[in-house]
Amino acid sequence: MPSIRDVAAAAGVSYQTVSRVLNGSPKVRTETREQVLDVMNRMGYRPNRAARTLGRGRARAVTVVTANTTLYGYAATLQGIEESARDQELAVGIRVIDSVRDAEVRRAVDDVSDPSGGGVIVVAFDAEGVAVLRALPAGVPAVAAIEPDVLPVSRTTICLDERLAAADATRHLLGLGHRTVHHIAIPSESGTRGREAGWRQALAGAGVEIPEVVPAGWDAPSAYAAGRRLAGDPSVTAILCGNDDTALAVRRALYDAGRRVPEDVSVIGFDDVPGAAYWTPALTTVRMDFVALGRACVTALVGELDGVPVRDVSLAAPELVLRESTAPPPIL
Amino acid sequence: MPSIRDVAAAAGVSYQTVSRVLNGSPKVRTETREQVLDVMNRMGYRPNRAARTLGRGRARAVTVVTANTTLYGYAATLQGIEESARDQELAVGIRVIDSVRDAEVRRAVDDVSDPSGGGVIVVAFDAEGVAVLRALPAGVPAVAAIEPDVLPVSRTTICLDERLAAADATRHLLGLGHRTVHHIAIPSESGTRGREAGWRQALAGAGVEIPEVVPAGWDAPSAYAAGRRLAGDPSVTAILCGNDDTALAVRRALYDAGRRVPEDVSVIGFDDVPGAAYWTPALTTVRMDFVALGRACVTALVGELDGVPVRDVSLAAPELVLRESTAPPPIL
DNA sequence: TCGATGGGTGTGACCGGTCACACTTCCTGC
DNA sequence: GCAGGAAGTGTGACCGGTCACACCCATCGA
Repeated sequence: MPSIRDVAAAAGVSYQTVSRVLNGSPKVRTETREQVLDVMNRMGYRPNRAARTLGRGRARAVTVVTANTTLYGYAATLQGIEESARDQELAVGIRVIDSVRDAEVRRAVDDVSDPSGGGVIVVAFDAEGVAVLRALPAGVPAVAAIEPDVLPVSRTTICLDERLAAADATRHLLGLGHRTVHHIAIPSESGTRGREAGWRQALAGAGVEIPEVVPAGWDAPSAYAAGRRLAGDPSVTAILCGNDDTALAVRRALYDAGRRVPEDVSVIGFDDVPGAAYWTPALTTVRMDFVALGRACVTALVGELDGVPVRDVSLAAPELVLRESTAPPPIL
Repeated sequence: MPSIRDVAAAAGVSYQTVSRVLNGSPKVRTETREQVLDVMNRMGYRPNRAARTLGRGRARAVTVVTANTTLYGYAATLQGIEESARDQELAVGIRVIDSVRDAEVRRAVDDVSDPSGGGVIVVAFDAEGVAVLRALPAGVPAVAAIEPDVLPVSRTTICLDERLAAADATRHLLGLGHRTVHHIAIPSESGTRGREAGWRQALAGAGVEIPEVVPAGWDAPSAYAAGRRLAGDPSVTAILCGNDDTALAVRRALYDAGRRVPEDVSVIGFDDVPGAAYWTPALTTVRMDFVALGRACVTALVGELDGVPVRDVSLAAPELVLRESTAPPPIL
């Protein structure tokens, strides 16, 4: 593998000049530049990123720490990060952390706090992410995508504030005539995830009974089980689901219990996954712009790396999207 | 930031001894090792990955080149790669290539063919991936996840052979009494993607008319449009969809056209996305183990890097999963 | 007693870039 | 005529590890 020294020798210039060409420095005569570029091509020269990073002291890179890469919210956030990082010519790495066990968290933190490793974006939608965020040494440049209301950390954090939308969704159901709204929750760091907080607040504001939250996991079977539980109670006529995947399984559970959506029971989801508009019935849900969240994280991180911390990144608030899965409750 | 030299000085040993401790060399007295480890902790020492990579000449890392990170097949493959890479202590990077334009392909290839960059896994389910695979210099260690039947490249390639399952699915519909089976295709490199090939072959084998393939994109609207087109033709009673996302939109299109699934039209998908079992009706589909595919890619790549090329990675064949979206055609 | 063996440790060069700085040449202005 | 600057280029040290090798000292068998 040829190095800049080899290229320099072959082109009859110094290695520093080759380095300048590599970095697009304006202080190289056009003629010289072309000469060097030509030799590079001929020799099949490829710059060595590790050497460049070592010399510079910092990599142009971002590592994403996340508990998951396939669930919609995580995947879409990652997509936003990747797109934005690519625009800024940052390399992107991924480190999945799928346990809150201390040893696992420590290993993830070690992997990621490389002094030459660029910046870190922690997707802290869950306990794993928050644990990593807490354990990350102060010297590591990092920003975090979090849920609203997570205990403050001394870092730049960005969130999609879904509380208002959750409250809107709840009020929408109440406005349709439902006596109350039930909630099936997905796993969360804070007991009072933003979604749940908005729901609770809207019910309280309407002076309506607040039913017990039904917990579910990320998996369809647990969401289905939660749905069956509520489906068995004839007084339940409206369900706010923790996310769209949950809503899918819940809708099936209702179907299996002989309850129609939306005629007998109204269902609202969260996220607006691609395809939610094509369900039968099309799903009323809260649109979350995770891609924008991801992009904002990169913007903030770049600020962090350049020593110009970007506080207060404002993101458009998530909005309720009305479709077909909600209706007035059945007349008794 | 302390370096091994600083640690060595503080511990009263040579930097080489520190390096040995770092690499778990057995040729260090236990006492010395603990002493060094202790100093490292106290000083907050963090190894510099770039320096290590430069010294060694190669990184313990894998970069995934893919056209997408959120669509199910891609995301699940990525998940498999990540899990396996983590097991093997390889860092994982991502480079998305979302255009077949020559300049874009070249940039992706440049980004990825770092002489110190470890290995590359190309997810070549589509034209973008295949273009990168073709443009990758021979010196870069790489393996590819591909569709069956893609023109051979001189590299290790791994695929999920879906042709048999596609043929099974088609024959299943024929066996139910359908006169023929229509196919809505997703974007593909080869005009005859594995799925389409299996379908075509089964129809030919049964001596049945082979309808024209209806093309669709990755997006729901285009799949919906394709579905509407077929829904308008009363002679179509069975549709094999390019993937489950397509099937979702097609099912909706049929619904909007007043055609029931499966009573009027049978629908089969591809992939078995999480949740397909919870649709109403639950989707009959072909289960694709993309996670295993991803893991196999890492195994093969590690072989490649160690100079022990792993040929012939065998993966369990995808299987048809019967659920509720297929039935005999309506009696005319 | 000596040489061979091997565990434990240190030295110098090197990986392939970058940085800071020095140098040359040519142009400009007084 | 010469100071002063700018454009273009080269030199040496350095980033933080690794590698190959030399070295020391204890133990052991002949």
